[in-house]
Amino acid sequence: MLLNIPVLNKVMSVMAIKKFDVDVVLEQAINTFWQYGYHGTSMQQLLQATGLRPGSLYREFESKEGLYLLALSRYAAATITTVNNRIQGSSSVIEGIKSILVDLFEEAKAKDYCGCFLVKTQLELSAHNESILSNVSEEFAKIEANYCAILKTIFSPEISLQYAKQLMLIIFGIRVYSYQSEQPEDVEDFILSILPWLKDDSNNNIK
Amino acid sequence: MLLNIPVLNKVMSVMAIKKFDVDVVLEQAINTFWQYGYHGTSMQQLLQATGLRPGSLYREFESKEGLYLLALSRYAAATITTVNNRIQGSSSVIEGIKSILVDLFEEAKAKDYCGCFLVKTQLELSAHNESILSNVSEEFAKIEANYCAILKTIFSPEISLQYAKQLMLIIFGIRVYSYQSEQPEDVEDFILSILPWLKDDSNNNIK
DNA sequence: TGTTTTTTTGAATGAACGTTCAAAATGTTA
DNA sequence: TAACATTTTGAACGTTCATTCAAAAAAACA
Repeated sequence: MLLNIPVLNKVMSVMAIKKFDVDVVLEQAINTFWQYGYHGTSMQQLLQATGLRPGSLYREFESKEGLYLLALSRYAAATITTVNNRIQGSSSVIEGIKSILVDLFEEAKAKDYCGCFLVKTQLELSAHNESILSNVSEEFAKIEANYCAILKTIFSPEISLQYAKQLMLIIFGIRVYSYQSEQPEDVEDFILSILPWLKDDSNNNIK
Repeated sequence: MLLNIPVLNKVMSVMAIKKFDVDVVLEQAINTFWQYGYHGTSMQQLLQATGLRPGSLYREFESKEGLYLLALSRYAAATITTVNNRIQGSSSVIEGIKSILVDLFEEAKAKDYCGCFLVKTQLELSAHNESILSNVSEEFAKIEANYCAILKTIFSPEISLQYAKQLMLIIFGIRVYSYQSEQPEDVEDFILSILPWLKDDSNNNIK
């Protein structure tokens, strides 16, 4: 007789039990791929980072590409969650967005800074891997749509579409520019000069 | 008796003569690396792209990395030349910069679009290759300094520094954002809304 | 305890990687 | 033509790559 016991969103198998936690392994895979890229990461590195043996890793994720795809979508989901939490934790939408952008500059000061996993994937695999790429495009669309939805709470739909595009481009810009050592003296001033609509926090109800 | 005959910036060797043109080979190497990245390009691909045999390629460039470094600096030099030509061929500095930015969006419509070689290198090798990376940083600094010098012809030194930083960030942004299919409807409007100082072309002599 | 099912193990696989180098070819000079 | 310097050739090198799979171990039930 078979028993499927759902525990914590997972279905325990009847016989032997996995020794490793898929979530933890994915986190470790994200960090490795994020830092070294797809082609720059060897299975050896992944085995070391996750502590798994080849057989276990392949049984669970099928291939290097399979593991990468799962890691990528996990990362993208976390990105959107982070954005929304930040907005909700701020005094206003404008303040939230401003703090997200300032944080991007701050992040870059860490010595193990490695930019945005999605951007890196887009650039590295644009000529290589059709299936991974379409995922990246989808995720970017989701992120832009999410910003657009946030902006719609204080701007008109047309303005929100426009500002969301601007935001995406500026975020990409920060993600790459941040590799350079020389950052703007006053990061907030710098952001406000490029996105002037972030200034008028007084009248949030433009809509 | 030895004869060194300088021809077209090169010193012909006395005995046997190279069958290949180093400039042409570098161009081909740039295109391959640019498209597929450092780790994503195999020596096999490079041999095919250049038509060289392993021995010849290694005698000339020492290693894959050596070839990459030369290709990279060649690309960076061409970038600056292109910018300066565009500025000189325009009716004003402002018009020149505007057309450079518009062109970046246009370029992206090509189906073999592969962004900026320098940006791709920066992102792919940030955790791998110290020596290549320092070269990239240098080249970016040169490009920013070049924009700054151009801006100084119409703006104050402080403003020029500030605007050059903005320009670099926006260019990075365009380079990445362009991979996405949905581009702004009116590209020029989009650019002007982010860099409002590109509007006032009437009074170029703000300085 | 014995049976059954799943998971882990890790040595082994063939392919692809970047690189080397002795030998052949090339072209100039004497 | 003979001697010489340089370049080209391409088979071969050792390493690392992603992946496989038969055997062992683990866990739950009968």
